[in-house]
Amino acid sequence: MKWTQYFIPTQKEAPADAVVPSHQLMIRAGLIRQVVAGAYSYLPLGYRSLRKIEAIVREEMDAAGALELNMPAMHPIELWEQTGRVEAMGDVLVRLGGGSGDDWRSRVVLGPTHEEVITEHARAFVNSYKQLPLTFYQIQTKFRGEARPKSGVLRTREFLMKDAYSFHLAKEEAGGLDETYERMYGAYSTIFGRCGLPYVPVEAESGPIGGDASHEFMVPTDAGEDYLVRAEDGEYRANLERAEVAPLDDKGDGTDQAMAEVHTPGLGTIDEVSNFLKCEPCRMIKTIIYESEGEPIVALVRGDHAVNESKFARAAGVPFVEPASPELITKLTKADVGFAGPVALDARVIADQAVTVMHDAVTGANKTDHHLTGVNPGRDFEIKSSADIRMAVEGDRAPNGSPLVFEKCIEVGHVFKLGTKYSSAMEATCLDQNGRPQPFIMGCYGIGLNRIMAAAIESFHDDRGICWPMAIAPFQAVICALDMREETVVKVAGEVHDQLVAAGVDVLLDDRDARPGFKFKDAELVGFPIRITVGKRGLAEGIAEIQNRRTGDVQKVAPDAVADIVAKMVEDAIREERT
RNA sequence: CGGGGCGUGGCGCAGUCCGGUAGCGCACCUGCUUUGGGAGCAGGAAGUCGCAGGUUCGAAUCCUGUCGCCCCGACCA
Repeated sequence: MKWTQYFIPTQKEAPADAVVPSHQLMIRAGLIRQVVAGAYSYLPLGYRSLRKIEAIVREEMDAAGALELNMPAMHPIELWEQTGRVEAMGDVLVRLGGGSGDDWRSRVVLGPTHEEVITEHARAFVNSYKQLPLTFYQIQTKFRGEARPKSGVLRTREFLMKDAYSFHLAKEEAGGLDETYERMYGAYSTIFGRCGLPYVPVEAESGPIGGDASHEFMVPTDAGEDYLVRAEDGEYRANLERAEVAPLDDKGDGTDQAMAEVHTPGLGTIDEVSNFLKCEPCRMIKTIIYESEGEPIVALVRGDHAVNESKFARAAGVPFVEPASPELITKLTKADVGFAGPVALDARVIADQAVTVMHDAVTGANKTDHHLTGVNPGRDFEIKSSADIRMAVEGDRAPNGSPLVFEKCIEVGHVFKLGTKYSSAMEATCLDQNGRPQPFIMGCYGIGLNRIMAAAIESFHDDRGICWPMAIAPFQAVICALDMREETVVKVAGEVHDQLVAAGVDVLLDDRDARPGFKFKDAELVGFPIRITVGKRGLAEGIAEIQNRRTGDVQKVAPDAVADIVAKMVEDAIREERT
């Protein structure tokens, strides 16, 4: 392919709107163009890269035994009503709307994910355990009404996703969910590895479904909006929602103060009380009242800690918790919201472990406009139940005692054991060995293809431009033909190009009539992993140059030798980049 | 949805406070020169200043409304 016949609108300057490196570079390198907030066109060069990512995903999913199909973006809203997700998704579910109430548009939504549709298909066609296990996947455009798209293609309203769904009647047994989950986990590792990403699989929060049934694949980068937490010794890692912390030591720093009531008029938040009483938030006990199925459950955490509702619900043994209504809080504490405390509180209370080692603490007094000081857990209120129910923070240690470190990251993939959530709701059943209908046990597995591309750029760029991993670079190599008016340069560059193509290298010949510096800058901006320089000066010595974009290493070789060497470099790079 | 910022050729910006009929750099077109790190000179094309009202002899500029985009936060199967 010749540059003059291709289409690469590079720009010297990035738009002021673009903030993160991948966004700036994707625009500057002519990979994408924004159409509206949260939706981008992929220009030919960008689409080439996306297609390479797609090919890798497809190969590995096929190899893992998943069957490719294609489902529509348009779904009847009835399917979403069956699983109760019209409410659950809220504004994220993109409705076509328009027209009158009985217009077909008001009954159609654009799919943000496809559990409902695929479960309908399984319900329709899969009748016997003998057909199982089954895994379907597709690579398809998703629509989500994100409140705030951001960071270029990292968070958009329309994006390309590989979503897979597996169907089983068994869990641990052969052919069960666990087996497929493991296989998908392996396929994901291979996919992100082949794409050259420094990915980290982490335990993720699985929400109301419970269990250790979810992993996310993260790529560390400042542009990300998630956090991954890992132990310094590398023995433990999880996402922020999931991260467990080791119990804190009892510093024994109490003086066994007497409990006293203080007047704190109108001061209902930790910050307000902390300022008023000149008391560090870490010396306060935060009393947060939740409810589950109408019953109040109270969480106690240190003032500078936050309740992790998933951990809390798990500790409480309930599917999920929600913040209690102000009415319930008032009824329980006999005080306005903001003055709850554990002393003499008649409710089920779970204290975070960190609270159990506090001394002389400040808490709400269960009396409007009053707090208590000198509160000592165990002495002033009984701790019937304690657990790790808070979010990890800097300074915490992993369960094995190793310090936790926090890293910003992008989620590029997620594997999830769904269980029977959707099959039960949609009455999608299958006959087991005993001829009894059982709801499918399902797994789902997603990858954001656009995010792979952006994450690769976030991970691999410098001040000059992108440094693509070989496997997903739009072109593996570029030939900079210096001085297109020189016949020998044109001739040799053309020959090198043809030999590279014959050797199976994906190469672009920069045949523009431009000055050398101009071509080099563009080559570095676009980030071709290998640059071959064919110029009058080199040819006079009988050589062409081969340069590695990442290392900058240069080899000078005879033009005839370029194709073999570069083909080998491409092969080696694809193997070595694999993480 | 709350807070903030910004809309002027493809991109980056000035001009807005103080109203007088739109300018600079990059990119683009033509010609000549130049060719190993984003060339030089000359000529040229391209913007109803986001949109709609209003004030005024006159609006990019003032007023009102509206739309869009970006950032922070809330939210995120």
